[in-house]
Amino acid sequence: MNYKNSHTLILNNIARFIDLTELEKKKYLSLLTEIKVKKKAFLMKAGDVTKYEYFITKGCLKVYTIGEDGAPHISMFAIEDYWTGDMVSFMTKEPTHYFIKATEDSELLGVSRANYDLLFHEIPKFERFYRMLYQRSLVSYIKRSNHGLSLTAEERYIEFKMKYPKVINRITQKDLAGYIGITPEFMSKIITKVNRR
Amino acid sequence: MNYKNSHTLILNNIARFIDLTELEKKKYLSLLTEIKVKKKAFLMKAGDVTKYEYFITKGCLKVYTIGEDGAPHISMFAIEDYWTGDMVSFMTKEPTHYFIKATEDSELLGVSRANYDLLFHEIPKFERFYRMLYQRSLVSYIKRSNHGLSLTAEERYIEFKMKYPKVINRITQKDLAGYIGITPEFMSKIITKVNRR
DNA sequence: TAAAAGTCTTAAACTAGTTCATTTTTTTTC
DNA sequence: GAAAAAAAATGAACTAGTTTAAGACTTTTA
Repeated sequence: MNYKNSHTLILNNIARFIDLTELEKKKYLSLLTEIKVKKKAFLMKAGDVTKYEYFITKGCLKVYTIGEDGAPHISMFAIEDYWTGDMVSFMTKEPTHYFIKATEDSELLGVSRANYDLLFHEIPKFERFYRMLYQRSLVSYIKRSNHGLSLTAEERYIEFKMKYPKVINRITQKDLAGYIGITPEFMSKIITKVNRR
Repeated sequence: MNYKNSHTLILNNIARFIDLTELEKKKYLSLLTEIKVKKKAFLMKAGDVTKYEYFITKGCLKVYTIGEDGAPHISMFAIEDYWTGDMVSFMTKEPTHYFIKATEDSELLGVSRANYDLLFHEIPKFERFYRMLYQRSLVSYIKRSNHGLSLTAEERYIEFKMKYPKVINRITQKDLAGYIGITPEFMSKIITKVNRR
């Protein structure tokens, strides 16, 4: 079968964990919603109840909360082939605490809550897919949160640079500071220092 | 049916997400291994390849890594009705980076890797159970890591006290410092300060 | 039950990271 | 392509948390 780029991307993503028949692929694709977000536009704002889980097929988005002091804390940058959204709001139907903003013109595929539930019913293999997806995310969160605490900001920066070379030159230094957990001023100092070497 | 305490505890834990028939309960219990650990003994040491995922039926354990500087970083305290272990090592069969040490005489039920795989085959409902368990853990990790960064050590202490009142008086101040991510000395100052109010 | 080992407290000197204010550089927009 | 807006750099004064060291209190073990 011939699929369009975005569909090939998401099917390959799923094929990491489960094999689907042609019929199942078709069925699955029929449950997806195509979404476009212009640069600087919001995919989600704190207070919204999230309608979708998103898979990014093009572009770059930042996922963040606003702390009590008003400072943004960025929890992830998401580019092509990443899943994003707010699982808590999606699951509980409570309003989200997150903002998701496109930092480039972006295209996504969304799975609505109704279709998510339907999916497990129609193609039970997806229980396995999500079990494994969540398992993996959990592992990387655990690693990140353990790691994060014991490293200095400079070490966290160097690590980020190594780990996400594709991401680092698509985001601002200010947003990177929001991710690393420091002020933009200190981020600037660190970068100057590290690059001087 | 009449089950022993530890079995009732784990069955109730599972019943949060899926319903099992009597036959399935029996089958499931037959896949578990009973484990006892004395206070100060290790359930797991960095370098080991983890053989089990654990459910605690009695006692208290601390899960931690040793940072490059030699300082322990505690990632969780686990008491009765908690699941613990190292998912990464369990899944990948790579050596773990974790230490798990009993801080009280403890009793656990273990699911071996072979039985974990068997479980999905014999009782496919367990895909759902683990999907939901991981989903939940993910949510609390995300919350914790977002939250953690934006709060001061004092705020993190107050929060821990509110959230885990059962745990706080079963652990030492030093271990609590290792969890909050500060030195024992500074932990002491904070506690003195907060309790003076 | 005494001694050893570990935990907690206090305090002074220190450091990683913040805050605020100003200037320069880059990006956006009309 | 000029003006406006946003991002980045730099520096000085400040603060949360660390380090080191020493004494008091508790728990463990022989």
